[in-house]
Amino acid sequence: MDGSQLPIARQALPEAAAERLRTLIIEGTLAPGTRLNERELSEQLGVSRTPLREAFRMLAGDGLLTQLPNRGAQVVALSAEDARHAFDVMGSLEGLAGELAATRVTDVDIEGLRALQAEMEAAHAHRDLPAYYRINRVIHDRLNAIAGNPILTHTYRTLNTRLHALRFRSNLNPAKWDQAVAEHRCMIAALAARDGAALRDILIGHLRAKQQAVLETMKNEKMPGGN
Amino acid sequence: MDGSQLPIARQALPEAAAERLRTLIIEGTLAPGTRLNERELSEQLGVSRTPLREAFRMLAGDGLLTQLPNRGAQVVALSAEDARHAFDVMGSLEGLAGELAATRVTDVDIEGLRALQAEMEAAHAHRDLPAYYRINRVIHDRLNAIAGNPILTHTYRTLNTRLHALRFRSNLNPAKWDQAVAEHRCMIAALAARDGAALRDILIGHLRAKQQAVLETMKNEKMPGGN
DNA sequence: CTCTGGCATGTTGTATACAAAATGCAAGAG
DNA sequence: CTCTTGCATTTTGTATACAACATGCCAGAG
Repeated sequence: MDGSQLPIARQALPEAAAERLRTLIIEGTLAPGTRLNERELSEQLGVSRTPLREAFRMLAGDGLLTQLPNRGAQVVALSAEDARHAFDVMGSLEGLAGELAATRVTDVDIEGLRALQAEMEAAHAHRDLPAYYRINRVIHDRLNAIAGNPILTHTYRTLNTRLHALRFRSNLNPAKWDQAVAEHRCMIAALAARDGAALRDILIGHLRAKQQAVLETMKNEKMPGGN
Repeated sequence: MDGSQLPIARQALPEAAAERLRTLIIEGTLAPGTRLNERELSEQLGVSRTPLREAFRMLAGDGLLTQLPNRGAQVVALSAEDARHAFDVMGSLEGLAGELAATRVTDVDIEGLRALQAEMEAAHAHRDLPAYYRINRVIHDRLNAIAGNPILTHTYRTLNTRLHALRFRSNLNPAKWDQAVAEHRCMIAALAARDGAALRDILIGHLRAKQQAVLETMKNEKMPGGN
């Protein structure tokens, strides 16, 4: 008897609500700074206030909401400073993931990553940004999986979700894009050579580049007079 | 008019309950694996189930509880594997803290750390383990503060709390203790020299030593027949 | 005209009642 | 004797009612 996969996917309401809200926040439907009215939201989501409040607590723990006593929940508005800090931590975590992965990676893993790299290069060649981001995410998740440290993965994921709320996608200048793809090639080479230190440095540099790109985008979004 | 410091310290019930539970878990009053009965606990804490459940969600987010649908909350029991993983991540984070701190530290900061180091050496000389741990914690917190990255500090604190639930204190063999104190001396030297890379390496080594000590302790706690 | 004080309204915080699910036990069939 | 199946009890999940607090408006005094 192997029913291991099906607890019938039953998901508690608070978790379902949290997931839905997470999506709304990341996609920007709920803009940063928005104050969340419990009664209103609970009606929209079709749940009562009790599970919704539990969802708030979860999202607050993830850093997506802030809760002020007697004044409810509010979608966080990450400042450029916050983004800078988050990227610094992300870099450190990815660096560790790389080091660990280099000690555990199998030839099969590397084959899989090479295939993904090829997909990424194709997306790059076609200037298909959404596909690029999607594959990029898969590769980094894969790296984390190879590292085999669940706590690292969880910490990484949480921070990554927070950064996604910045919605910095859809802005990436060609030079940086080329550079990023090249870095990915180096990553896989370092991994194939089981050179953890090199991989670590590449990943930290990779994150630092992303950080700079995002910070520039954020600066540009604040400055211009347009709408 | 400067009332900036006093919102009269009003703390919501869920937060108060979470803090209390956190303490109970870290101190071991609520042992790992314990299942938490909502009704019972709510009576003991003098709050109703609603804020208690919100507290559960917060602690679950911190990784101190696990929540199973329709089966309530349970104090997490960290395995040796989990502890190893957590220490790996902690090391990476402390390393980053060191690197950042080296670029921002002031002479005044260093003076303060030297004073703490003196206190630590005194505690070490008197074989005062509780004092040693207390000062140790202050020093590491101070380092994080100097690093000036709130996200890093928050991530670090959360992980640290989780590890504290292991209650590995009160076990530390003399040789490792001597070594740890010596490493602290090196830390401050590297910081004074603004040598971020060196400080990083020292901190990662420092954490790795702690990791090994804890893993040994955990192994010994499982093996012996005593009790 | 401006500022202060009080009130009305709306929103969050908490408790409790009710519904649904899980657990343990016991009785009966094999 | 063992295993299954149904029921009673316990526990969690959700909704809702009530209380406490915050916010905005209006009136009246200065």
